[in-house]
Amino acid sequence: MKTNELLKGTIKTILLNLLAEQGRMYGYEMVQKVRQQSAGAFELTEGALYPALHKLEASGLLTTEKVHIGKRVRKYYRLTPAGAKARETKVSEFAEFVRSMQLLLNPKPAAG
Amino acid sequence: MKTNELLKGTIKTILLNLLAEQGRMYGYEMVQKVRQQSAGAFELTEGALYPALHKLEASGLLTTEKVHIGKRVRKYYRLTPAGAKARETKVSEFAEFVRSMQLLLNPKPAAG
DNA sequence: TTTTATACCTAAAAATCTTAGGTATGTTTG
DNA sequence: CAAACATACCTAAGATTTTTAGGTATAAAA
Repeated sequence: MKTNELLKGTIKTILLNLLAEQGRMYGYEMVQKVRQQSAGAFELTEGALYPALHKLEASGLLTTEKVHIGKRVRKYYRLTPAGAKARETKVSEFAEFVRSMQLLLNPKPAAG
Repeated sequence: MKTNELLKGTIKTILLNLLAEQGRMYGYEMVQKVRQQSAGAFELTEGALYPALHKLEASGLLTTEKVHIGKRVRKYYRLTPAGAKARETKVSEFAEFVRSMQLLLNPKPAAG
């Protein structure tokens, strides 16, 4: 990812969510989709992307399917049922995280 | 920090912001304040806290002042002018990050 | 034909955090 | 009073994640 260090720990959330929306995607496509949907704010680097995808697959959250396009091979990823569940968890965790951060950054003064 | 990996990269933002609110604080106090203000969601660990404070000090964003309490020494931290500026930057970066994440997690369908 | 785009990948290095300590004083509790 | 807990600082090894910087190969565009 690019721009700032805040993105650490959010890649998997982003990927799981993207796959929940799109059904199936391949890595190169994800790079472009993330750039586009974040209005250019986030730039997935391949060095972060592929290891993350491989870990998600190894954890049983994604399955893959290879598709030949001429002589090239595309590797499509898709959520497993466990992956769909993990996505929900991750997204709520992120929402919870944002709520807590907002408490910290804009604390309510004590009553009285 | 505790609970999830989303906090990576936010510690400095939190610390700078805390000091902007409180004027001056010492490390141990920050641990408790973060726990309290996040309603228990975030637990600053000392192994993350002290190195972060030292880096902020080394970068000229914080100054320190030692205060003797009986035989113990407390090390108070305070923002420098550069630190106050860095806080503003960090907080807007965080807001921007959240906006971009929301675009990604809840994309608007294309017009038409 | 050279460059750019598509499409996959890895490995070394940097950065950050967790875990697991260490040191020492002060206070509470059995 | 002794043991436990709280206050208060700190570091270092290990784990994890990401950046940087490549490598390989096909297809399209300039």
